[in-house]
Amino acid sequence: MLTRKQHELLRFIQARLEESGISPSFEEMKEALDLKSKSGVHRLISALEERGFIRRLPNRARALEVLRQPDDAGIKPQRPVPANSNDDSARARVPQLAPEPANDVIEIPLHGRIAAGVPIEALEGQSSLAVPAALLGSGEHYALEVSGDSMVDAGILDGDFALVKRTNTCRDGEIVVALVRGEEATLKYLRRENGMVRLDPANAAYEPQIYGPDEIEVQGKLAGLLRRYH
Amino acid sequence: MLTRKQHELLRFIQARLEESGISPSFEEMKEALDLKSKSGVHRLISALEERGFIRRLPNRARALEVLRQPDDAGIKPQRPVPANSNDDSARARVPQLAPEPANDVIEIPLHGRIAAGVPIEALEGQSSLAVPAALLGSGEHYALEVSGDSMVDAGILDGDFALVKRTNTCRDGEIVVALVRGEEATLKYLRRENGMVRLDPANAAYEPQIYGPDEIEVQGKLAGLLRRYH
DNA sequence: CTTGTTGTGAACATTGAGAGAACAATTAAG
DNA sequence: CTTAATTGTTCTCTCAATGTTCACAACAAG
Repeated sequence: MLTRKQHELLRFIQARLEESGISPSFEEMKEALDLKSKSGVHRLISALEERGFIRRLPNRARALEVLRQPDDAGIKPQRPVPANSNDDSARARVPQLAPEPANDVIEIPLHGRIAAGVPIEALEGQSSLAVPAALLGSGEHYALEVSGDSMVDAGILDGDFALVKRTNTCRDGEIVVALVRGEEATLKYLRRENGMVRLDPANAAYEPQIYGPDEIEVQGKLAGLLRRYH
Repeated sequence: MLTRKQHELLRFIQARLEESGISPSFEEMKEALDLKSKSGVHRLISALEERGFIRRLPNRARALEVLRQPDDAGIKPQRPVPANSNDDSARARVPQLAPEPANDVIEIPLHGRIAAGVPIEALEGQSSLAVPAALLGSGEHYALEVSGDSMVDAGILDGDFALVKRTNTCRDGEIVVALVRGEEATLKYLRRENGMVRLDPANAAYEPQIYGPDEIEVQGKLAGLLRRYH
């Protein structure tokens, strides 16, 4: 997943955060990697961010956060139910990594109810939802509460939480969050036909809808689902 | 699922990532597989990606990630992912010594696939699943992978994970894990009628089944549901 | 025979990395 | 408010490392 330099930088940031709790500045990273220009650091940081290893606040000084360790990119063996001291050995394989383990559960923003007639972006930062990491792939995710029954035949019920991976692209037949004419977000199957875009509900009571490519903006695709029974 | 070469490549990538955290380049993989051209590697990589074993960023150097293992005993790939915490005090975070998140996360045992013809108890202690506490109420819970489509009309699909609260009792109309004659566990609506117990599927293609009270043992009731999309 | 997998080689395209400078944003100080 | 210091961003060059694609061939399985 990483190149040597990316790996090196990540470990440096990680170490710095662990020992002092303060992110290194670009200048410091430049020195640490023995570079003579900050632009190289910038590119590496961007690469790490793109790959989901770190998170940062743009235009903020020393605002780095390590999200992942290079080594746990792969699979982990089945984890025994907690509380045994011998899971230290299991942990020993994964290098010490502390500030934000977040290996099992991820907090993702909950953007409100979908099909509520409001573009997703307008609802940013309301609340959040904890989600098992195993449910999600890579990338940035957010959650929406499903409103309505247009997708019941796909097993998506009113009140369910849809876990959505933010993306602008999708393949035909995927369930996506589509923003229609910039004003209404809905969860539907998306298919392309003759240069048009068709949104298919999963409910015989609803009709497929066809739009021009310009009328539809894909805001994410369905990555998981979460439901509570009372 | 995989050819010999594909398997070999996958294991090599996996090993490389685990030991160094750095993806091998095409050149390195070429050497490892004793090939004389990178195009072969390219084809294998594409095959692995298509089959969902690895993920990659196209046109990026050393950007491989293993999602699944060939001999994987059936647990999900465990992939950490960028968290999207909305606290903007990343820099102020104090490094913690305790790796344990101590969040509102619960590890519950995953007991295998339900309706597999085996009593739940027999499958104890295989693996586990991390679940946000908010999804569950009080009490002891466990998880089952749903097999079959007998509950599709209740929005419960094949492959979903059912989160079950362990209990011996239930109210009419609840979805429960019922052990039938001590040998088969199924997920169904449970209703009592004239001293008998009726298990209702949520699928018109299946028939309700009626048992004597002695033939049915309630092993838990459905408390939540998790689903992954690929 | 047809299909799918594997192997080879080479041309080609893209990214990664480093340097240096100018510019923008943020913060603290006067 | 203005200024200066710190820090992050972007740009253009340059070269090396790496990934992509194509055509052609061998081989095995069905």
